[in-house]
Amino acid sequence: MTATQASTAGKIVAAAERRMRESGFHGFSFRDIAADVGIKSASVHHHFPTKEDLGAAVAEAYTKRLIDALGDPNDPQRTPEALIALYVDVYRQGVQKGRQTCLGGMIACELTSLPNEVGRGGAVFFERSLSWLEAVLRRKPPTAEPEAVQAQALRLLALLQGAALIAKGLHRKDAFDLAVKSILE
Amino acid sequence: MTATQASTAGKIVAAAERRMRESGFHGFSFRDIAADVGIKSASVHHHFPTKEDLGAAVAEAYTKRLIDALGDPNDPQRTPEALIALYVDVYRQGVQKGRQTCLGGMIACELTSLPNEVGRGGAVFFERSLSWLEAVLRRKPPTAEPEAVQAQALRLLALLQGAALIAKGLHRKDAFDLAVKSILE
DNA sequence: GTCTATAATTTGATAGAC
DNA sequence: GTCTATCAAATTATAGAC
Repeated sequence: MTATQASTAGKIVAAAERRMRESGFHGFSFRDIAADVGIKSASVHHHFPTKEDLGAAVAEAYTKRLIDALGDPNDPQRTPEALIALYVDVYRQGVQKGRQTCLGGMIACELTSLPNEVGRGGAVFFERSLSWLEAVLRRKPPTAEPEAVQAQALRLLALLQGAALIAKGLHRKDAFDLAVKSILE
Repeated sequence: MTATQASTAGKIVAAAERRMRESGFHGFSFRDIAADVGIKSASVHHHFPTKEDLGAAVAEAYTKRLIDALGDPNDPQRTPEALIALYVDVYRQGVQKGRQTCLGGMIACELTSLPNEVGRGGAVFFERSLSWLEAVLRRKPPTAEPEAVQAQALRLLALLQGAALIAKGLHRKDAFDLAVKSILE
């Protein structure tokens, strides 16, 4: 049950996602979200009773949107290389759009202080992302020394997570491209 | 001016570092730190008047400790490969010791909601880390297609950051080793 | 579904005694 | 340097009118 962007619930989730990715789960309040959307904090609670509910909804919507945007990893119309480039571009957009790092990375960072359902949402995000990457990588012709597909997917995801983090921490968007350019070669 | 571990100020910084790396800057309070050290929150304020002061002190101590532990990147007694392995081990220890990710990554994650001096401390950490890595990589014999040392260092740091994050988010410590094993080959 | 009003708690921070 | 006591503000969350 993912709210559309047009509904109030959808606007709330969108605002909360942006805030979470910029500032972390504890870096925004119900009042912040209410102000973003143009309503009062009590109305936010009407749609998402607790902050745990809101955080879990954000994680679920974020994961679904990513997987939907990526599409079928086995689509014969698209080469594995093109699919990988598409995946890299998702992260690049977050970096370019303004200091938004991956929601999964943010959840992992603050994990110990997060409500259970939010942490679970982050784990699901990583699992789905890795499954998609593994499916794509399985299509590539095996190299001379075939690295386990699982390890390749982990390495790819880790590189993107870290590159986005460094670019944000250093205020250097070009650091992202420098770090990940080897992927596309 | 870095407090020793034995002093109260040192214990406060150590406790704050652990909490920041596990839970984020907004994931702990002065009262939490006071309880960890065995004093009252007013006493914590005596050593670090504001949370910004405390966060900046943690970042500075963390950076200094890492660089000190790594030592001279041009030490002829140690090969570049051994130095890289040492660097990887620093991150592995954080993962193994229990869900502690890199402080620099955590600061980058929450950047927008952090006090200025804390954010600056995170940037300094990344700069110092990259400088050390670049110095080590400059010693390696250039490969056929010489990748820029700067890009190599960024890629290495990003991979470690991301691998630690994924391991924490998935509760899978083995994910870290799988993701970074290619570095050591 | 949104609002006003407010409860209950926590937080960063200060004053002042010892 | 540590304590007790307390403040002012912010936070999550709820009750009830419209």
